[in-house]
Amino acid sequence: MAVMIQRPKGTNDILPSQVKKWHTVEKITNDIAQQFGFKEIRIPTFEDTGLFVRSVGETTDVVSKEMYSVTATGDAQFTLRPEGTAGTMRAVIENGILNEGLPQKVFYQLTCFRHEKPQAGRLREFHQFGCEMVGSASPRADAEVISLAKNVLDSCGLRDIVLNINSIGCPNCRPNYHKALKEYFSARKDELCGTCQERLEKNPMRILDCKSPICQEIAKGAPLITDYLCEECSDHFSKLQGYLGAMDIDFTINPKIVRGLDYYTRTVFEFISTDIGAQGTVCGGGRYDGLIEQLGGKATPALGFAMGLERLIMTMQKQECDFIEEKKCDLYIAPMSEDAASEAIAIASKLRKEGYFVEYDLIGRGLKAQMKYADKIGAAFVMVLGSDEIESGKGKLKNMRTGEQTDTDLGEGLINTFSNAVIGEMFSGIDEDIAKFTEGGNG
RNA sequence: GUGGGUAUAGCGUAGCUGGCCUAACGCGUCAGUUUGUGGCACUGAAGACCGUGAGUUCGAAUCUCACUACCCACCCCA
Repeated sequence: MAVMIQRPKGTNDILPSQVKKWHTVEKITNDIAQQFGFKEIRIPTFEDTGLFVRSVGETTDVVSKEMYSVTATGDAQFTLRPEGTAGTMRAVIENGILNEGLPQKVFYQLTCFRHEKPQAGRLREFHQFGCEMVGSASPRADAEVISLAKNVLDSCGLRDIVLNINSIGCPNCRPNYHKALKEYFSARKDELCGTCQERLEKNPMRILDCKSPICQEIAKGAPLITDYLCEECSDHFSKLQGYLGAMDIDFTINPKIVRGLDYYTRTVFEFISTDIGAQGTVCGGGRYDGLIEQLGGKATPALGFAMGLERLIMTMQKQECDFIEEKKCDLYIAPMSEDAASEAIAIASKLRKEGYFVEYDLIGRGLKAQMKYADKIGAAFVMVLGSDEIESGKGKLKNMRTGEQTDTDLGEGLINTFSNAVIGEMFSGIDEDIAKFTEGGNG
């Protein structure tokens, strides 16, 4: 045997047995986004490398060490998208969508690629559902987007997801805060951990986030961003809190929420689960008012979020949420000879044209084995086709739940008999549910 | 990039103070238990050179080392 080639590290095969989970979250995200007036956008898997350098930021981890970049035979440098916002904004600007009236609201479901070391909830190829709103500077837009995300999580049936929000200010006020932080931490620089000493220059806000107990202890006394926000930012933030309150959305203000992508301004937020290990951020996002201008569009405020679908599904599994159920086979046809097989093919194709889910034997199994197979795939009905049936043109439809057999014509009458049987089965299921329900109610 | 853990049939596991292991169990697969009818039960079969390579030993799935893969954590983020 040849040596097996394994899937690349950090990638996943989504197998048939798992795919309904994906359909579930894909449907929910689609439906909720549309309820909020967001329309789907589909963008390329790879972009000009410069797009991410300019938007996400050259010094961020994502750009500086996690990008999958390729040089094509020409001279262009391309990169597999590490996130969805940059490409989406590029598309919005490039296609003149900004001129079609504001706000513009788009959503996407796509894969992202980051060369990281995989662990629980962190893959090299992963799936995101994301929403972006362009053209509103109002804190109402922030509340709207957060509410959308919250709706998705609720619709998935999740509990105990905590919403953290923060404001990281704007280009006017953030430098002051950075300065204050640097001053504070510089005084105790020698006590900080190694990485934090480096952070002091590059990104002092990250020190607040450090897990080292010493750094945490020192960080307790650090100045708070909220004390350094300019009037506009401060006003924006408090209005957002008011709107969230009006929407009945619980949140905690967490000054440690910093975000590692450069484009964020003002509002940042995360929905965090404690059920899936260290990578608990199921959804993260915020405002990026400067990004569109930075990418060459006319200055337009914007904001959005991305949700990690693997993390979402993981949390749903952990909390035993419901998923869409597999569609079951309506009819399995069990032919007992070559002639019967031809007849089975004819019947199957006729019923499939009517929209039914029909299977028949493809590997020449005996009758008993075929019955077992029909049972295994959960077929609602089975029809055995042998010489008797072929000669007489009459068959029997077996209801696999009750075991009842119904006579049926194999010709013209078949579709009628079958559709009646299927409808009958549907109602019997409902009757049972009602019986169970009323029983429960009385007891 | 830095740590820690794990590696036994398709999947999940037991065995791991070395010899009863010619490797066991559950699930799954296939076949049979009146050869035209499933679910339950029973019987049987196929399927693993015990991650790879070396070493210690009379003898290794079991001990040692190296390598590889995967997992988890740091970091970072969805």
